[in-house]
Amino acid sequence: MWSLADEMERWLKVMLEEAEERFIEIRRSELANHFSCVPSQVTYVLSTRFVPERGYRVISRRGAGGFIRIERLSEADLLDRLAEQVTGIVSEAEAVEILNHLYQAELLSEDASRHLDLLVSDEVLSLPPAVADRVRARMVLALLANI
Amino acid sequence: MWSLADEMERWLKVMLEEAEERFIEIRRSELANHFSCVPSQVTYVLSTRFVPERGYRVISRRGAGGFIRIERLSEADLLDRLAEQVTGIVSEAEAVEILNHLYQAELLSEDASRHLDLLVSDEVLSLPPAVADRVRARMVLALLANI
DNA sequence: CCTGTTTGACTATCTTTGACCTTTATTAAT
DNA sequence: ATTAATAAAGGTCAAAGATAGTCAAACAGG
Repeated sequence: MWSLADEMERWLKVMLEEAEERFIEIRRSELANHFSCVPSQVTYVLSTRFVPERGYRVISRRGAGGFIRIERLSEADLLDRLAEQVTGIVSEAEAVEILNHLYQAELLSEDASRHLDLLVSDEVLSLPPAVADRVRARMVLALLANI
Repeated sequence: MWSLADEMERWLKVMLEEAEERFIEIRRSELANHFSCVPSQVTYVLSTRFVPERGYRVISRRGAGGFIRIERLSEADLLDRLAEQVTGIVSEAEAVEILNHLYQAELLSEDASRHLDLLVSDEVLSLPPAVADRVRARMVLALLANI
């Protein structure tokens, strides 16, 4: 039921969990070999799953002795980055984007983010636009502080 | 006389009953094959029978490793009873009480209920009391419909 | 005749693969 | 010591493959 990409993602996340550091270093070709796939498959997994939106950063070096380092961003980093986006007013679209980031980064459960999506919607708030945007800003900031 | 769509609906519901989780995952083409019909027939059944109004949610993914997940939503009785309590206005205290009920009934995670508590608070909403009460009523009703 | 069902051609999305490219370290030649 | 070749990584991109979605026409039961 799961794709190779999914399995590789899970494997890498387990490695990260077990690592003492907040990062792991791999060899692209070795990993590809371990999963019996082409090396570019590793690149694909990294570029779709281990992106900043999901709370990861990847750096690499080519050439002999090359490597790929996958780093899990700290919760504080993520929250800070998101909080910076929040000004005094937040549109529904912005709020949804922030909630989605929190979900992708596993700082919110799927259920929670689905419920929160709803509560920040224009439809549920049913307030004059300018008011809604300010209420949403308070909601999002309160949430970020509450995680 | 039972249509193919009816049979497929019954079959899926049995699968859901028997599943340990609250959801099942299928392959559209496999199911179509099992019922000797075209894949889009599955889509038809899902979009007519497994909709939120009937207590189901469907999510899917395309591509290799693609799947369709059919999830049964929570029992509606408690939600209905709670929804009856909700009039056009809901105080902060009432909202918190309802959220607590949902948490006790395990229909909300601890995280979710904590976040929601915050977002329905007078402090975060910062609206004139009468307005806040009406906004909260919409929030709570939307939430009850979303669980 | 109406309504809901069934089908299939076409579309959208996600994954897998492979040929070709770039960067870095090491070794060989002068 | 410098430079040139070679080897050893990782990167890019587009094509092929694998699913699922859409929509409208044909069909069937009441």
